[in-house]
Amino acid sequence: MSVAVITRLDRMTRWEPGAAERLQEAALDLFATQGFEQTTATEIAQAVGLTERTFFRHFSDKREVLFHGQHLFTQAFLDGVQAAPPDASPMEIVASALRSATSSFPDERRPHSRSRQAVIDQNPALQERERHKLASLAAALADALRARGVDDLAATLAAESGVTVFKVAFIRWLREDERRSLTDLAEDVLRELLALTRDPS
Amino acid sequence: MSVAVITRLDRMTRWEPGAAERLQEAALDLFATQGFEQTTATEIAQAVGLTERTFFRHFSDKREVLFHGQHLFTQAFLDGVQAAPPDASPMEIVASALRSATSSFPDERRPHSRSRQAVIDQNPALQERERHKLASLAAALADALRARGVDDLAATLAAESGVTVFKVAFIRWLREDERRSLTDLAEDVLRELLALTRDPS
DNA sequence: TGACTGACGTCAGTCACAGACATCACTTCC
DNA sequence: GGAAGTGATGTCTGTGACTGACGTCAGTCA
Repeated sequence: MSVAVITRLDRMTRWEPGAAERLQEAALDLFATQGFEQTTATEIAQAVGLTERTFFRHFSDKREVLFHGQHLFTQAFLDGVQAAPPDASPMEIVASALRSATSSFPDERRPHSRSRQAVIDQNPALQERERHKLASLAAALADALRARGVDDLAATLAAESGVTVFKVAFIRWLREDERRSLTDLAEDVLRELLALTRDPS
Repeated sequence: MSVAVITRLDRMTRWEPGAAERLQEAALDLFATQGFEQTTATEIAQAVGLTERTFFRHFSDKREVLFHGQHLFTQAFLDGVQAAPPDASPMEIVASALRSATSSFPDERRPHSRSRQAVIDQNPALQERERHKLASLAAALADALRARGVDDLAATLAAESGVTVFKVAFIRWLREDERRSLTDLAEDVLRELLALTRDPS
C-alpha cells in the first residue's frame, strides 16, 4: 500500500456512517482471534479507521462493544408483556414475554450468537457484564409486570424466573447438536420450572 | 510501650496481621464517605499504612475488597444442601440451603450489611460484581444438587430460584422498618414463589 | 455567506493493575 | 547462635482503560 492510498482510505472511511456497527464487528473479530484482554481499544478503532477516543464516544467501556443490541432485546420482552391478555396470571404474562423475546432469535442468528458467546465464555469480565445486562432486563420486566398491576413481590419473582428460563434455554439453543428453536426450548424449560416448584415430593 | 515502638509506628502497622481485614474496613469507610470512584486504591492502602501494590496482592481488583466473605457465604449454602434429608426434593434441598445460609446473617450484622449495600447500590460497577458473585453461588449450588443426583436442568433451575429468593429476602431484610429475621423472610419469599408458579389461573 | 452542529481528531492526564526485584521480620535447622 | 529459608511487604516501571479540554472539518440552515 502506498502512502497515497492510505491517506485516501483514511478520508473515505472517516465519515462513513455506521461507525458503532463497524466497531462492533471488528471488535468481535479481534476478540475471537486474539482474546478480549489481548485486544486494545486502540486496535479495534484503528481496524475501522477511527481513533481510540471515538471508540469510547460510542461505547462507555471496552466490554460494552459486545452488548449493544440490549435495548431492542429488552423491548421484545416488554412487547410480549403487552401482548398478554388482561386476565393473564403473572407467569402467563412471563410466558408471553418469553415467546416474544425468543422469536427475535431466528435460527439463522445461531452462528453469530455462538461465536459471540464463545468470546464471552472465555472472559470473566464479559460474563460479569452479561449478567448485569440480564439483571437489568429482569428489573425492566418486573416494572412492566407491576405496571400491569401485579403485586410487587410476585412481579419480582416472576420476572427473575422468566429471565432464568431465558438464560437456560439460550445456553441449550447454542449447543452444537441442538436443532429446536429457542422458542420451543424456552417453553420446555418453563414447563420444567413449573413442574419443579409444583411437586414437593 | 516504649518510645522505640512508638517511633516505629509505620513499621508496626506494616507487619501487623490481618492486612486484608484492615484494608476492607478502611475501604468501606472511604467508599461510604467519598464514593467508590473518588477513592483510589493508593488511598485505601495508605489509610492502613500499606502500599497500593500490597492492596492488589490481597485483592485482585479494587471492587473485590467489598466482596470477600463470599466463600464462607457459599459454604453456608452448601452445608444446608448436605443437611437436607436424602429423600428431599430439589426445592426442599434448596429450602434447607436457604435456612443454613440465612442463619449466618444474625440481626446484629444488619447495620454493617446496610452500609455495605448502600455503597454497592450507588455504583454500577459494584452491582455488576455483586451479581457475578450471586451467579457463581447459583452455579455452586447447582453443582451440589447435581452431586446429590438431581437432574441437570432441575438442578440449575432450583439453584437459580434459591438464589433469587435469597436476593429478594436480603433486600427486604435491609429495609429500615424491617424487624423479622432473614431466615423468616426467606421462608416467606420462597412460599410466595411456590404459590406463584403453582397457580396457573 | 456565515453561524451552527455533530462526528471526529489531538493532546495530556489519571488511575487500575501487573512484572521484576529488593527488603524485612520471623522461623528453622545445623 | 548464626545461616539459610520463607512469606509478606516495598520500590520501580510500564501498559492500557478511560476522561476532559479543545481544535477541526463537513454538512445544514438561516
